[in-house]
Amino acid sequence: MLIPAKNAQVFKAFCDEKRLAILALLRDGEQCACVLIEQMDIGQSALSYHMKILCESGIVESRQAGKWTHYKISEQGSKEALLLLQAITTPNAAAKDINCRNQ
Amino acid sequence: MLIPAKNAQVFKAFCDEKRLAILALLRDGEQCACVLIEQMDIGQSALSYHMKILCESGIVESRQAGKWTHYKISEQGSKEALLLLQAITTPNAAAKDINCRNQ
DNA sequence: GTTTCATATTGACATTTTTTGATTTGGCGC
DNA sequence: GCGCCAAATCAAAAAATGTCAATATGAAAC
Repeated sequence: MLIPAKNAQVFKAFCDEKRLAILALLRDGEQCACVLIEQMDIGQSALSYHMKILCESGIVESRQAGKWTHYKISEQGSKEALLLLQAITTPNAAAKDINCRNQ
Repeated sequence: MLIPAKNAQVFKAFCDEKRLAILALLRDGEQCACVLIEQMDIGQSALSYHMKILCESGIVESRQAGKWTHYKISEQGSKEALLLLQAITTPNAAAKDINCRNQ
């Protein structure tokens, strides 16, 4: 529930413009790396770098088909990220309104 | 719905361990900066830096009371982030399963 | 007004992330 | 086996982010 390092990793997927753009493309369904490169105006190794981060976050999953790699949004990973975000931003049951003696 | 720069800013709140730790403290209710500093083992100006990012993301709101600043998790901002995350990870209605001729 | 205290801001530096180009790996067809 | 192609990895450079110490701001107490 609160392992900062692991949790931060999940949200690395969303805190970078390029990765959000990649995710936007993946919303149209599974895409091959070659398609992402041409749509994104990005170098081959830069794409590979971002795909690694997206996969490590659990938001994207990859599938190998011969020499091609296909990527898609992970339903499971997305669901978990949503729950995590909810957990992070929901006040504790016993939360006090004010915790500081200075007003 | 898809303005990458603005959206990335929201998730900056969650992609850093220290900011997640701060949010964890704020789950217990509104906290004054002085409390956060002593709980976090972090310098005063570093805390101020992180609080600025948290506020700019919309996830945290601040309240001035005399010379003290109090911070709390924004209900509205959290709700919006949740909806945004959902939008980002939900496939388009017309999404095809495979978009690449190579398998 | 002056002093004091809490926080914000600044600028220099350290660390981390991202990009780039070169090289490597691994699958496929020959 | 060899050559070809897609993608991953590496090493170095570039860019962005985070930290620290010093200074500035702004509210309160005097």
